[in-house]
Amino acid sequence: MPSSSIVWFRDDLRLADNPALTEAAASGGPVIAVYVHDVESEGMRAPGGASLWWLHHSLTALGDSLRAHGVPLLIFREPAREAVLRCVTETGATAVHWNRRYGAAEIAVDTAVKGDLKAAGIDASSHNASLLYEPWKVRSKVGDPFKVFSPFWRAAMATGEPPPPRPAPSSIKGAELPAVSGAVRLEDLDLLPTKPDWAGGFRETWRPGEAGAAEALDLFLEEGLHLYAGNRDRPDMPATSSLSPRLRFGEIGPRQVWHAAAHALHDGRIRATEKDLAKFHTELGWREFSYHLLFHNPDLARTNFQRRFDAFPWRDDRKSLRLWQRGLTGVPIVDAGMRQLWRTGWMHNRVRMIVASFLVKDLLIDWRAGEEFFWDTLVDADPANNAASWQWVAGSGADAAPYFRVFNPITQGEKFDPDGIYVRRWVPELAGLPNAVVHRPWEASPAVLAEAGVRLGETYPGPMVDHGRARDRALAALASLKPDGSGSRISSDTAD
DNA sequence: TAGCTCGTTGGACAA
DNA sequence: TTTGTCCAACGAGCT
Repeated sequence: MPSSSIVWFRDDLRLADNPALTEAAASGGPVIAVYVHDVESEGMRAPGGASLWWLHHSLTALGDSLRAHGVPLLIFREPAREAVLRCVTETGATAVHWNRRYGAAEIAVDTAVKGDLKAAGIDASSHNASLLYEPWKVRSKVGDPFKVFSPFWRAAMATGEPPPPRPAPSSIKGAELPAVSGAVRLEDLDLLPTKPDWAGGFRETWRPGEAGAAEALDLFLEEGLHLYAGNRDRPDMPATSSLSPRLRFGEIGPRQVWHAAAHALHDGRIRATEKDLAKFHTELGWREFSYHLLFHNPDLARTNFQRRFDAFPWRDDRKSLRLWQRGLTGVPIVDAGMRQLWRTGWMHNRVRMIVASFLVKDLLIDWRAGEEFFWDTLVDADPANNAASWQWVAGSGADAAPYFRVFNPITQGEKFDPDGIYVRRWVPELAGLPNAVVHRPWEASPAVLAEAGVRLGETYPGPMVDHGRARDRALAALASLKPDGSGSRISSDTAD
């Protein structure tokens, strides 16, 4: 009888299109599933509270799916290197499979584990489950990593269409396991909030797990994709996929999403157009680009991609940061977004740009403070997307917006939430205002305010900054930076 | 090589 | 109310 293989699950909490699992199952021997909650290894960034909530439920779902095959999910809470090695020793497994991660600390751990396993004569093999294109394979003509999205994506696509997903293994053999020392119960990881339990809005909004992800994808393809090209910027419409947390935890993979969307359109099952599909595929491309940037710039979440931003005159203003975090800035679209985030662990992409621009350009608060808050509060907090997107908004990133692009939160609100539906939903104290002033209540007449039951400064705050003046201040601050010198990228400057 | 084009997501202002 | 133009300068990437 073939000996058993370990599948080390990480950001790939699914059975379908999971190459590590497929390979292990194909060996014919029993499969042992392992998850290690490792926040101790050198450089590892602890997940935020919202992510931990999601992780708990996604692991529950994964454990249930595996158990249906007779495969237990062993859980550990310690440095991964120790847990994986002990698992191999105590179970007598002869192979370990996993799917790759792309952060520097994660790569270091995986490399160390692979070295340990090889030294012990154990097969160790890594696979790609979470990206369409490996970051090191996409290069410019002179061999450099790309810094601009469009040529990156052209070059990636020129290597061919993303490979098709593979189905879940039809059978996975379970193993009679001895107790493995150090294994803990999921509850012992303490991933859920208790004092207080702030996750009520999360439970109303989400169903984590592979089945929930498949359901969300189907729903989006049937009801959302046809809106995508035209309305993906509208936070008041169901025009986006909300697959981000599912992709973050690998409950579904980008290959599955890519091909499911293409098939749904080409089978004629849905009423979307090629334009919708292309736009949606391009967004998957942005996810790829973020990982490309992270892989080649490991410190993306901490260090300005353009080092000239190191001299930016950020304001240290805890009080303003707090108002922004709580959704009490007095700017309706900003407050709506921040409250949606707080309540559900998610925010519409367009609104993320608006609130981020407000923090960085209107309040002149360091983008890293925003990145950290998002890291803690987003269920889709992702080491690549979060960091790359904050740097993009701040202007310090790759392919960043020109400095004079400062989002005007009032006109953005009026353009993308024209009927105030989104604002009224998340900022109910403004619900009675007419459309003409719902995005700028400080311009409403006393009579209109009274009619709506709004008392500025009492039931809802006045705007904490005047956007016009804030914009001028931001442009002046940006103008104070010296033009970019050479060697501005993170990776070329951090080899200290 | 040197030159050329382009750069996800905008805003203000003039006509 | 809508549309066109300009807003810096420069680096990326290609030819």
